[in-house]
Amino acid sequence: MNVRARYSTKQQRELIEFMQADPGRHFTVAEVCEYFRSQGQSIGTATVYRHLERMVDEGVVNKYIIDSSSPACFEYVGEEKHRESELCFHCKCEQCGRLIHLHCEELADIGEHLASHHQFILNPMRTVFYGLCAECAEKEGYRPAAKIVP
Amino acid sequence: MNVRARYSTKQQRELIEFMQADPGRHFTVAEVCEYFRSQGQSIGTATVYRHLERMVDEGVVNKYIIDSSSPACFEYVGEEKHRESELCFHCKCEQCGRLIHLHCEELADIGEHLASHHQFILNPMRTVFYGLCAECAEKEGYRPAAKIVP
DNA sequence: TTGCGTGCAAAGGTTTTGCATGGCA
DNA sequence: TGCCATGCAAAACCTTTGCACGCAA
Repeated sequence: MNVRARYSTKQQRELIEFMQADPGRHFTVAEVCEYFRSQGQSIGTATVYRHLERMVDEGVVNKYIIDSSSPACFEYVGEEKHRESELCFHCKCEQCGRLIHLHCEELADIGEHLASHHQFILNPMRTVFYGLCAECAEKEGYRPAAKIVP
Repeated sequence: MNVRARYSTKQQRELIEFMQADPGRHFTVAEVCEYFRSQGQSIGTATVYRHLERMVDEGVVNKYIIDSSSPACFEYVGEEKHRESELCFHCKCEQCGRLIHLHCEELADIGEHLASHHQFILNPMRTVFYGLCAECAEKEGYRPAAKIVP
């Protein structure tokens, strides 16, 4: 697979436009196709997969796999040289299935801690924190060991 | 889905026996079925999926997803009451598949941080850190941003 | 004109579901 | 006997691949 696209095509430009329109958004391949359709346009599933795969290799796009039997989730992060956004961590609620995106300095420290103390190179894109979101925790009457700081 | 099995069945007992025979082993659903077949026995794929799903919910089994388009990986971790009280975190190497168990105070703080700052109740049993183990990181010539402290 | 990009359709996997049957209590 | 568990087959998905055609350079 080529590292860069050789040709600049309509589909490629519009896919990038779609991703840049709302940076930080998460989307699936199906959602991209759906969006194109809603715009009266159209793009092939395979084309989207091929573009995203290449961009993941380039590091321009992040790919998140939350669980088997649900589609992969992508996020445009831009060219390295222009990048300002930190990595995004994910929390998945085991109860309602909701996915929460976190940009958090303190969580980023985990990676450093794992590297320095446990010789483990964390891949934050594959790592998902499982647990209960605020709503479900409340519904379940969960009493956290740690105090909630508002 | 029921939290516990109501009936004790032959398949269930033998599945647990299979998992307990070599604790810490990782296996896929296909491998379970394959093993049963090699023993002159047999178990349905759906049955294995149903049992494992329930046990993952119970926290008796961990489920690992390395990437989309390859089967999920399971690990028997045993009943909570028989488990050593100390919390254990899991790191899964994406390269060699190795699973590392970590007992670490600092990591335990993550749960508190998520609760107090993000209103998210972490389930450490279910949560897995993905990345590269020391050997694979070295083989890949990976240069960590953070310095490795021996 | 050359050859990459596109998109359809089909293939290849994994996981889930429906339903009749079997087995536990 | 009542009901859950099982297993087959089919369905439902997600993702990849083959191939003919279209389009950028």
